[in-house]
Parts: sequence; C-alpha cells; structure tokens
Amino acid sequence: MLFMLDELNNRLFFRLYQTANTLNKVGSRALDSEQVTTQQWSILGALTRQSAREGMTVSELCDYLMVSRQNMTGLLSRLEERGVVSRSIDPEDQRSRRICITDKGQDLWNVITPLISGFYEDAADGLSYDDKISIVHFLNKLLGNMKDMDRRQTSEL
Amino acid sequence: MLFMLDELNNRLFFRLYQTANTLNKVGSRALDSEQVTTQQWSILGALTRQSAREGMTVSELCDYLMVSRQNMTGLLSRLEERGVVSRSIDPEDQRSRRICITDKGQDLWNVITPLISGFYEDAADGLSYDDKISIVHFLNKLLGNMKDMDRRQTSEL
DNA sequence: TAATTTATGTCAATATATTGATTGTTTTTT
DNA sequence: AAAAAACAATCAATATATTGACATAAATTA
Repeated sequence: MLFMLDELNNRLFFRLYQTANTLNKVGSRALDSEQVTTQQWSILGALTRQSAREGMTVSELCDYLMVSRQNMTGLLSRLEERGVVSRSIDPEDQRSRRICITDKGQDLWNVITPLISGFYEDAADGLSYDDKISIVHFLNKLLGNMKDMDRRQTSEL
Repeated sequence: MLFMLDELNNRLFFRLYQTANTLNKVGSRALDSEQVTTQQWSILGALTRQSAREGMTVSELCDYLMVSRQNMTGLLSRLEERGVVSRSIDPEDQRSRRICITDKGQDLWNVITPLISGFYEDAADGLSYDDKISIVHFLNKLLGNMKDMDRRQTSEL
C-alpha cells in the first residue's frame, strides 16, 4: 500500500495518538482492582528503582516521566494522601522535596507488579524480541525529535 | 544490548507513555498561535475528510478517534461554542446528533494544515519511508491487541 | 554585602479523559 | 400495542495535563 508522504506522516501520528489514548484506558483498567492509574504506576515504578533508593525530587520525577511540575504536584498529593509516597524537605536544598516510596507504597507495588506484567504480555502479544527492539528504537527517535522541538519552543520565550 | 523479557516490555510501554505525553505537549504548542489542541485538531481532521461531508455522529467520532462519548461531548461543546463545528439532530434518528464542520471551521483547518505538516516533518525527521511504514505496522499491532483487551474488559460486565 | 537572576515547588484556571448515572429515542419482546 | 431492552447523548464527579502566577530559597552579579 502506497501513501503520499504527508498522508503517511498523518497516519503515523494519528496511530500514535490512538495508541496512547488506548494505552491509558486499557492500562488503567488492568489496575482497576487496586485503584491505580497508569500515571500513578509510572511514579511508583520510578521510585522503586534501585537508583531512587534515596528518593527523587519533584523535578527529577518530571524529567524522568516527561510531565510538567504542576501536574506532578497534583499526582504526588493524591499519592501522599493515600500514604504510598512521602514528601520531605531536602536538607541540602530547602527548595527541594525528596519524594520516597513508603512501606505501604512498596506493598502496593508488589501487588500490582504481576498485574502490570500480565498487561504487558497481552498488549505485546505476537511481537517478537526483535520487533520490540525496533519499536523502542523508533520511539526513541520520535521522542528525541520532539524533545528537541520542546527545548526550542521553550527557549524561544 | 540485551534485556530480560519483562524489562524490554517495560521499556517499550514506558517509551510509548513518554512519547504520548510529549506528542500532546509539543503538538499542542505547534498550534498554539491558533489556540488549537491536538484533540481539537484530530476532530477537525476527521470532519474535513471527504467521507465525512455529510457530518458524523458523536459515536462515529468516538469510534474513529478512540475516546469516550463523555469526553467527546465536552470537546464538541468547546468547538461548537467557538463556532467551528455545528450540532444538529439527525432527522433519521432523533437520538443522534450530526456533527459538521462550519465554514469558520474550514477556514481554521486551512490555517492549521501547514502548521501540522511542519510539525510532522520536524517530529519525523530522520525517519525513512520504510521506517514510517514499520512504525505504523507495529502501532497497528499494539493497538489491535489493546482494543481486544478493551472489548474483553467491557463485555465482562 | 545588596540586588538580580535562577531554581524549586505550589496554587489557580482551563482542557482533556475516564466511569457512573440520567434523559430521551428507537428497537425488540411479549 | 405495551413492556422491556438497547442505543445515543449528556451531566456529574474525579484524575490527569497544560500554562500562568506566585512564594521561597539558592546562586550569581554588581
């Protein structure tokens, strides 16, 4: 099947848009029993990494997950209220907050980990190892381009 | 570089999550001068297709763009208030609304089309024709899997 | 050292997105 | 035809996401 160049671009980004919508919906439903959304899952996943044992600042979380500081504030407030993460002032820089996962948060993570694995297996069904490597490669390229555009847009102000 | 299977899945869906976040942010900013978000752009794009010359129902738009009816209602209310789409009762089925793009909406579409093309070119920079075909193929596969999961989840009720 | 700039995080306003509940309309059953 | 079921769209509540405005703390400049 042949496309005009612009039509192919349109198809690509439209599919990306649809896939993103669906990932959010179906992913959140996979964790519905534990009342955890894909966003919350991404934060817990970031905080349970070995390298985050000492916690992460709000800004570090934003850079890692690529969401705005203002959005992160709200996400963290809900997680803190639920008792799965803690916020404390960084002794080395009073502006910063150190975000850590709590014991309760670690318990929650242990519960949702198999659910997440099951979701991955179903959603990636039929894709080979090499396919997945290719997808990651292409997404890295698209993401890199858009991050460059982001930097150009924000520095223009 | 070698990954454990689950780690590769994790990387894949995490990249998809990041790419989706960034697409929304950078894409909306590309149309900032016209105050159009990626969601509004997707609706205008759907309504300007030849096959939508007679308009589309809310449900048809939802199926096409893969968002919920409730979300679509809000999106359309904002677009209608702005005068770029019109809502009218379908004479053949009084339950349905026929959503059409207005002349003002068509004018807006003509203004943003070159901005969208520019965004596509920058965001897909460095990807060959074959690369893009591959990406679309892989996204179709992921999307198909997740739509199957969606159907299973909703029919379980 | 004082003034300015930069950095970090939060609050407010608005747009997007979900599920659940509700109002009409059409279709199907009985 | 009357009752029941299914369908289309909207309203309400909540979570996510953005930008803009703000308060405070740290770093830089003068």
